[in-house]
Amino acid sequence: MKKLVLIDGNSISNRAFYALPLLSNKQGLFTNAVYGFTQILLKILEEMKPDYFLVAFDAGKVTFRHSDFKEYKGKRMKTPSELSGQFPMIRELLDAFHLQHFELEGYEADDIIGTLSKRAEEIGIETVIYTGDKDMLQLASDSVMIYLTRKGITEVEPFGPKEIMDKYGLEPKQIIDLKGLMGDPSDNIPGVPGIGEKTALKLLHEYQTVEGVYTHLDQITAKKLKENLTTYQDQAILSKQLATIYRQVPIEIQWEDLKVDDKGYHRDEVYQLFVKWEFHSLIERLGMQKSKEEETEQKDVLLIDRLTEKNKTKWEKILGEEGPHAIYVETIGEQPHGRQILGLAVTNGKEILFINDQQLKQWTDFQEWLQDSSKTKWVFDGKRVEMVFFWNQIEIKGIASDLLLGAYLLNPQDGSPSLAEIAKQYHYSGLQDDELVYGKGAKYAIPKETVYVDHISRKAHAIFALIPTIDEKLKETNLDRLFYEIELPLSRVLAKMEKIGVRIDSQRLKEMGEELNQTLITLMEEIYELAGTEFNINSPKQLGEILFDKLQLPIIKKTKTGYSTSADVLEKLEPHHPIIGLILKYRQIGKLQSTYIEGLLKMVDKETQRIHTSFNQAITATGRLSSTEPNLQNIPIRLEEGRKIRQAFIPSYEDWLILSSDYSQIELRVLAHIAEDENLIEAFNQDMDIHTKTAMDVFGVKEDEVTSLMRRQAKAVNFGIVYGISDYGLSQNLNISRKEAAEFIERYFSVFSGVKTYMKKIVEQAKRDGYVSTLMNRRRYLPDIHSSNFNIRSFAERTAMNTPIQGTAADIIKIAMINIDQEMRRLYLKSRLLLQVHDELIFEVHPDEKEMMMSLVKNTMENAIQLKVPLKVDLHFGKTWYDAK
DNA sequence: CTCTTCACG
DNA sequence: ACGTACGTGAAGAGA
Repeated sequence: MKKLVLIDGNSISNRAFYALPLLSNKQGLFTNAVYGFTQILLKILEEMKPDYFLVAFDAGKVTFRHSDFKEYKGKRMKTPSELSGQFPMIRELLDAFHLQHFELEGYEADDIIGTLSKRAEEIGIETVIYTGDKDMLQLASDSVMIYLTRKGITEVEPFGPKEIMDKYGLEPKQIIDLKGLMGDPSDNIPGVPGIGEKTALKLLHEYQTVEGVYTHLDQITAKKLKENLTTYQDQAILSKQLATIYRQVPIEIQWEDLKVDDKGYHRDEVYQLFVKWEFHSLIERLGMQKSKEEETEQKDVLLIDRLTEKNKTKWEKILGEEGPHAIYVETIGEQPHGRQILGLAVTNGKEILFINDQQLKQWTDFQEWLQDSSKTKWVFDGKRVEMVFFWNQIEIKGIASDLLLGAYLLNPQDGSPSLAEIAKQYHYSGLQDDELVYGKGAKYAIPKETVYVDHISRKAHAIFALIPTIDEKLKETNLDRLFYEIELPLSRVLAKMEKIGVRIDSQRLKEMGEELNQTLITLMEEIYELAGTEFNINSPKQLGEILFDKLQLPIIKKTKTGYSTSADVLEKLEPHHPIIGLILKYRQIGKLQSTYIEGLLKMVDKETQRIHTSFNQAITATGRLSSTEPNLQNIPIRLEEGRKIRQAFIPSYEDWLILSSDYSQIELRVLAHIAEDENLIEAFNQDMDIHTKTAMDVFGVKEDEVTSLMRRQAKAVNFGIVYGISDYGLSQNLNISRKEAAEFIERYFSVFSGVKTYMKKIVEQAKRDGYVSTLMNRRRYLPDIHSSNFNIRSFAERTAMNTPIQGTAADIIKIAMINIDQEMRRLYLKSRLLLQVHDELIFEVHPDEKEMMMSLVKNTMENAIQLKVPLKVDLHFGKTWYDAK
């Protein structure tokens, strides 16, 4: 006997959706229902081995049942968007499996299934129905079995007439009567009030059907029950009708169409989908590997040439060809500014050429090709390539695409991914992790030549293969302009800044270091004296023991490993013991000494006598830059002692000046623009002091009545707003109660109602789309926004509020940097951009160009983008970075 | 290698 | 009730 399997698509998808946590792939696409559905599907195919197969879906919002009863399914919750978005994916899945799915306007899945199972019955085909809906039990017969989902997703319970009789004492047909009496709240079928499953079963065991119950109404003794049955007779009849599955749906479908392909599913199509949805465990379960085409493709390309006199001409010809070439340069070591070249590979996608360091330096034609901007190059981390070549007196031009930057824009959450990670994510196989090839940290070593030649060549090929994919995805997500017009040109500006570096007055740093050392020794002695013992002040563990065990000071806060000794805790302890002040001072000076004096001195380049930081353009989730080895974006400024470090940052030449230009309140201005808050816009249009203005509005006072405390608190509220406000965070910051903090926020929102609306809107948007964006379309995915964990979800909500603000500010200064660089080149200025510190640019300026730079920098920064409020830039010149204030 | 602390915007 | 402000990088301690 042939076997037909029918699946209630909506019911099973719903089941899977609610049984599994809200999984999503890296693109923020929700996949849990699809995943669960796939699991059930695989199980069915494996265990049932059906000859015919179909998944039925509900179609349209109105079915014939609505003409009988317009409230039908009225109270049912709207399908959440996280689920509805997965229905097309499930259809895609079925298509890939070459399995039929069907829906018909005006009918529900039940009716389609009812109709097909009836037809199957008539021609002697055995049917199995999968659903979570008990109503379907009415279809059971000698040749129709219903499999009801139970707990979990793949666990089912089979029901035939016998099982239904055992469980309910009813014939399958009577299920309809059962529903008629008890109703079904989920479908908004009313039934008879006061009758639940127990009573309904009792009545049906006695009188068989709804009609039977009414014929024998006089025999019912329970007064209330009889009364209800009488009052709601019409409703009971109607409910029975609604619960009846219609088995005459006009379906024009041939059995032939429902046949399960004996050749099985199309492995490649299924594999592609699983990869896209990141169903790694399923890929493994099905023992799927890449398709044959993919494998052969990758074998074909591994034609690696080593440069020889013989093939030089051939390669000169290949390099002269139209079209892009991918190049990859490997340096020895792990520093971002590695200088020693291990080797280089270049490819046109078909053949690969490996060149060693010596060959690179001797092959002048190749160097000319590198310099030729009309010869387009594809790279991974172009800034690094440019830097490596720079240290080796080689120039590169014509970088047309950068895999690192593209992958970063597609998924900034991942932070600077390695080439191997990107390859893996976008399904290019055959590239090993650098760590496996070279080792990491202390284990770093150069492997045999054949090994690294192969590895470097594969990297070049991976770049060539992946850039078209990335490029397409950038276009799909509207990130292409951000990529080509901002990130790619910016990487060249950053390279220039890194090459120049900053001149350091090492002598000055050393002097300061000696002074600090003296202070540290004195402090240390005094601390030991007061503690009555010597210990390592730098160890939070030992310090905690001294303060809280030995000296019995009150414990303010604990960390997971012990007592907290952080500055905010120590500040609260200061009145309790004189040792606290000394420890705070010791910490402060110690930080300056280790991180800033010693740390910076170590980073002064022996060759150039300057510090060349490395800007990471592909690490932050918001679009900001970061700076490493050393970090020049966190040089002290808040406390005078630390600020003096900046005296060691000097211009390259005598008489030159340092220029610091910073955006005033850029984040709040961005907020005013995107929130379209009238009050905030007005305040900036009138160029008011924004914290004072906030204090006036929040405390309801006149300008001259704003005290310094009020302004300080208002400032903290403004910060809180930008970070994604929470009463708890604000209370911590201001050292006030949560209730007071909540009141501040409430008052703020009542005056800046546009901001309030924005905050609400952006969180909703994040929930709907799975991501938030900046003005320049920069995206950040926030899968945690759906977390059932309060903390994780709240974090994502604050991130949703903060990212468009911080990210747009980052977009703006990036545009300003590109434009300033362009202007300075146009005017052949000698002055140079040195550093970027998020809302501030640092230049060194030739004395003759002081006036010119003043207007150029100010104008370009202020006009980088047009907002609903003006952008404002403050400029400061000085002989050192310290003096530019 | 993780944790804590602290420097910046 | 839940207990974090947003985004980074570096140093030192202690496993």
